[in-house]
Order: sequence, then C-alpha cells, then structure tokens
Amino acid sequence: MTPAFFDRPAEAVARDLIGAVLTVDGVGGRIVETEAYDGEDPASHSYRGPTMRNAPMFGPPGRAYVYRIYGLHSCFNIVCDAAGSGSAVLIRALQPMEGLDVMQARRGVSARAQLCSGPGKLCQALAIDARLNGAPVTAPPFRLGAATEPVKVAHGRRIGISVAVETPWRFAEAGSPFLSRPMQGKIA
DNA sequence: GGCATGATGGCCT
DNA sequence: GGCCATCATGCCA
Repeated sequence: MTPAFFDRPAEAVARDLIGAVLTVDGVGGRIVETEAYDGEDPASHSYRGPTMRNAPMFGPPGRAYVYRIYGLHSCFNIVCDAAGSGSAVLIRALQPMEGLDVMQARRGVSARAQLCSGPGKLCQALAIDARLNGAPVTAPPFRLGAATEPVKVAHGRRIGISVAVETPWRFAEAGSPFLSRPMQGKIA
C-alpha cells in the first residue's frame, strides 16, 4: 500500500480499508471497522483548525495520528487527503490474525473477539502509542496490505460523538463478530 | 441484558 | 473548569 492510497477523501479511504491487513511488528489482523473524519466535520478534531495536538491531521497523507483520550486510552488514525483538509480515518476494530499470544498478554484477555474490538483496545493490543504519532504507516514497524478478496461493507452512524451524528461515516464488514458494536446500517 | 461510574491526562473556552 | 472519537467493572433486573 502506498501513500497515494490515502491521498483521497477520508470517507473513500475508510471504506477501502475494510479487509486490509494491518500489523505493527508482526502483530495485528484484518481491519473490520473504521470511521472517517474531516475538517468540515464538527465531530472532528480538525474542525477548529490546526493545533499542537491535531497537527498530524494537517500533514501528509499516510501518516499516523495517535492521540490519547480520557487520559488512558490511545486511538489510532491514518491521515488522508493532502491539501490540508484535516481528514483522517479512525481504525476502530481488527479481526486478530497474527501474534494472538502477544495481544492476549498485552490485553490481559484471551477471547479473540475482545482483543481488538474497539479503538482503545486495538492500540493496547498492537502497542500503538504516542511514539508512533506522525510515523508513516507505509513503513516499518507498520505493515499494511490491501484487501485480497471482496468484503461486504456496511455503513452507519459513528460512535461516541454528540454532533454530526447523522453523517454515516462508520464503515464495517457486515456481520463481523469482531466489531466494537454491531452494525446497524445498510450494505454499501 | 442494560445502565451508572471511576480511572486519568491533555486540550479548549 | 469542563469536556472528551474509551474501557472495565459493578449493580440491578
């Protein structure tokens, strides 16, 4: 996967990332849930323009934007669309594939369906933290491979936000048991 | 199953 | 000072 893949609107990238395989130092799995955000979007960190915290969102596409939320959890985004639009895709859930034992140890949980079923959980499982903020996801320790087979993608409302709740920019593999929450949208 | 709550840090008004 | 793109736990039904 090349940086050009990410140089598109976040909503398109978010959809196309479903089924892609993401690992950090060989630990990870298939992306099954994402959300798109951009600078026009009141729910986005980039909505009010660049700040120290959200600076990576206004940088080159294909880089990581990692932030801390509620003081304890990390969330992992991939920056999209150059031209300073402040867009990114939040990775919300993975289907664990590689390094299950490592993820279980980091999470303190053994059930596969709970290792990466949420943005904070997958960061803990893959050991993603502020160290990787701004790092290109197209180079080690990241590995990111496009989906190899067609995936049924559903979309619906995003989770955990209080504004722009009508913007249906959450994408997920239909019927996957590895989601943070069940999908209620329509098949795309 | 659902709902309430605490942990805990940086950013914004 | 208040607000979060969260998670785990505990209580009640």
